[in-house]
Amino acid sequence: MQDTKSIKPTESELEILQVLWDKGNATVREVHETLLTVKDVGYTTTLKLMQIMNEKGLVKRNDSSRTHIYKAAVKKETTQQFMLSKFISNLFGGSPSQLVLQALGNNDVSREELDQIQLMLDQLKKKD
Amino acid sequence: MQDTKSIKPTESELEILQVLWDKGNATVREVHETLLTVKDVGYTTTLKLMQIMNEKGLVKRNDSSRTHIYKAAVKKETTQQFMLSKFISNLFGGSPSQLVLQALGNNDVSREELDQIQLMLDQLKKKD
DNA sequence: TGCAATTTACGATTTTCTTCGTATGAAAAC
DNA sequence: GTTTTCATACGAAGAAAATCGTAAATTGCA
Repeated sequence: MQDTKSIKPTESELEILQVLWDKGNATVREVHETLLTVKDVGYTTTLKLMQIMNEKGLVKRNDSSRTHIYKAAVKKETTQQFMLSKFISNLFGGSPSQLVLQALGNNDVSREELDQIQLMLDQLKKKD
Repeated sequence: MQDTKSIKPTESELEILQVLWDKGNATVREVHETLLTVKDVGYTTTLKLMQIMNEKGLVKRNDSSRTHIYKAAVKKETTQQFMLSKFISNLFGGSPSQLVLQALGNNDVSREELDQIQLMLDQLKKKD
């Protein structure tokens, strides 16, 4: 599970990665069934995408049996971080705090989550 | 400046919107000069993009004089929010707090910014 | 055995995004 | 007045992403 050069996954690829991160291992069929609950797409489309992702190195597959078993080849946290910094520079002029303020201000965050964020904040303040 | 259906701007369109949000009004030439400081692109490419954005309703233009004057037709905050929720569901399984934790944990945030976030956090806790 | 279902491979099409060349006309410079 | 510069319009090519149809192979079962 090493990221070589951090390839930017497309949106469709991200949907597939989400499933794989969640399930660990999965067949094309499984991934496809999961996607169907969210969007309308043909089986071979999912298959093709996963084949391309394999070529790109976004996923790995075990093809020892007829039905291939796929798993993510990039770490969730690494990918999130990678995409996050792109997003911050694309939309928030490179300011992570601006993004945080927006995210907190306009989304539902539970009490538990607020506390969790508070913990993180306390830690950061100490280090300062 | 009303968002009708919130069209998702592409990355290139976002770059142009950034300039327009910053400048308020600008000609194609001005936008293009600004983009040149960041990327290498032809003048007519910028022009074409801005024309397309005009058709899409992302920008408005005043074409009463020969040199058209453009301005953003979508609000910065609205667009940020719109894109942010897409991003959160694409990469953080719909959990804004997960995104916040990642953003705080892996980016440089100054003391002042931390304080600002603390303020926001206090407000949210009160409301709870 | 033989048929139906399942799976992969692969090519082709479609769509979207990006880029740029060229034409045309207006304004400015000479 | 002619030339040069600068602006828009427009079409089209190129690249990237997404979609799907069909063929071929394998498996499982009637």
